[in-house]
Amino acid sequence: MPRDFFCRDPVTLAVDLLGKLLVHESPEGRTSGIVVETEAYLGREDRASHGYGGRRTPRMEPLYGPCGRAYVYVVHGRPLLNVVAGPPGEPTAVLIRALEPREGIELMARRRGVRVERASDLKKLCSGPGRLTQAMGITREHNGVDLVEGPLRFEDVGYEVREVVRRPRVGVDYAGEDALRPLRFYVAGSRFVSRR
DNA sequence: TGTGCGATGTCCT
DNA sequence: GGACATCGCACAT
Repeated sequence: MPRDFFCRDPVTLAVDLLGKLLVHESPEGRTSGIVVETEAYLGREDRASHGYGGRRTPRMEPLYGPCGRAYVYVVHGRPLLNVVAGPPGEPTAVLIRALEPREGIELMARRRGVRVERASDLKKLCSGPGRLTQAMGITREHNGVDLVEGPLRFEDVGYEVREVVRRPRVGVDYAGEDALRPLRFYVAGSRFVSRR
């Protein structure tokens, strides 16, 4: 996707990322999946956002950088993939929470350490923000990489999203009122959405 | 140099 | 539905 696609407010971007194909061409092989669940983080005004109140640390630099780059940070020992949104310079981002696996199922299963023997096992691969990074081979080394061009990128493959569901975000209870805001988005009816 | 804590996942009941 | 493993940060000493 072109730079302009990412340089929009995080809510719009979170919705429009649904249905796009996330591709990673790594030395181990190619993996990809359709984005089916996202969350918007609104930056300075959003208590759940790392950028709340303009907070800024060396690790967070990509969050303040150009839109369309990755902001990867580790929580509970697992890397999470965020896409830096607009407007440029604001610490806004979209968290990728779940994918519908498409290419490289075997490689994903190997990275995840699970066996895929029936269709229902596919949910174990990318249904969760920490799961999908592991399956796709995304590590904290990807913090700051450009997603417009390069081995890790989003592509429009014509996937039609019929209906989008809005819900409060997951795991941000500490954020008070902001925890109640419906900033989690997922494809209605997708069985690859993370539970909870 | 030390300490606390998650934008989680998994296993167990 | 609940316990806990986990580990890199951020911030306090």
